[in-house]
Amino acid sequence: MTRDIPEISLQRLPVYLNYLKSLSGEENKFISSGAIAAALGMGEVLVRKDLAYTSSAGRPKVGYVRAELIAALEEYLGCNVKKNAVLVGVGGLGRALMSYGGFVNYGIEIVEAYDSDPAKEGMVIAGKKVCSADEFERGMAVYSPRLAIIAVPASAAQSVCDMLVAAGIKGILNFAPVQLKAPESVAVRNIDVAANLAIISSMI
Amino acid sequence: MTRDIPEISLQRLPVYLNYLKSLSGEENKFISSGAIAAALGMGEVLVRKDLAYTSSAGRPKVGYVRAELIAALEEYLGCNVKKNAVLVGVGGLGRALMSYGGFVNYGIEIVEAYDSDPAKEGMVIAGKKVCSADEFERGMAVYSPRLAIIAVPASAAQSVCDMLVAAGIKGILNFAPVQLKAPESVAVRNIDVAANLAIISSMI
DNA sequence: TAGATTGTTAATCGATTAACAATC
DNA sequence: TAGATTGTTAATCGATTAACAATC
Repeated sequence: MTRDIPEISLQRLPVYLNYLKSLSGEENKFISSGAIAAALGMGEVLVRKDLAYTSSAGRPKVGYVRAELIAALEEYLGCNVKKNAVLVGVGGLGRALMSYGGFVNYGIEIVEAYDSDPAKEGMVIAGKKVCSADEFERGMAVYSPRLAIIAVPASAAQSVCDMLVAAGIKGILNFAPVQLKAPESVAVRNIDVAANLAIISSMI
Repeated sequence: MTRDIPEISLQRLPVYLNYLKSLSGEENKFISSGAIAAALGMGEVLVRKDLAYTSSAGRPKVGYVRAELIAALEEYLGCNVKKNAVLVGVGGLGRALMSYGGFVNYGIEIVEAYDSDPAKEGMVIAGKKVCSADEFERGMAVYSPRLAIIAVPASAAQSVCDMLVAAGIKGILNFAPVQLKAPESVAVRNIDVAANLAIISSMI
């Protein structure tokens, strides 16, 4: 992939997609950028610019065909291509992610999970196996995942990251409150839940 | 609160804080903006600008006193002020959040949780009660929370949001993949886990 | 003193918004 | 046709970076 879209626009595409999918099909065959913008609290030109990246075209006077727009967003985001992901760290958050149904909307499936705690080895959560860390190479060979989720404590995150990168993982979603060092060729995004709540608290 | 800091700078403060706390105390009495910038992969002027918002001053030639900087960041982010938060939606993610230890670093505690499923009523998770939704008003009266976390399915998120806002909640962290409508006076941040992973997948 | 580092002012860069021609 | 809406070009706005004086 690697396309010519600003990351900040890319981040908004799932927001449009969620909104469009939430509309009932019958009454909303067409939708204008102005309507989307109003619903999401943003500027309408920005909406059109963002949507233009999906190369789905609107029609003057009419707007966009909602179904086409959804299809174009899903195509652009790769929702129709099945992608395997692995999870490292089967604590409370890891377990929740293994059971989470939202990934399927984007064609992503967590296929296997790893944890250093022997007590967790052999567990099956939401139909997925929890394996010991030294089974990771085998999992890579079987599933060829390009995506990984890190849900281990902060102290272990960097070494897990190094392992993932060495094994050929290309994208990492990191829940540990640590800035991971990884090569440029590996995409890393961080979600720091506690920091997010603290930021909200600082704003009010 | 409501201070004169761009939200994008505010978002970076926890990153600095995490990094500074991760350094061992003995060897790192002082740290320069250049060292912080190099470690986090950003520009050093940006680091100085961001840190200036905390009104902690560095010293030419020396840098910042690490302990002072940590204290200033914690002060600015309100980590030393205890804040109650409530959680709505005790599914897998909700449970994980109730057990999550990271909030305490920011002075935040989830004091009680609510779920519409009667089967969950009365459960105690990580020492916190799970209550039925109609006990929410009592919880507000007892704990006076200003923060709330929404971890319910997308279909229920807006009505939960309305309830929270009506009850006086001022900040909401929303995990449902829905753009919530709330008054300007209420700060809302969204975390869409699946979308984050999809974005990574689109980048690689 | 000399040199490293801060804090600030000016320049640049990128993202958003405004204006408007094209068009269905 | 008239009017609503798109898509694009130009203007604005805000954030980042570069330059540099202050200073310990």
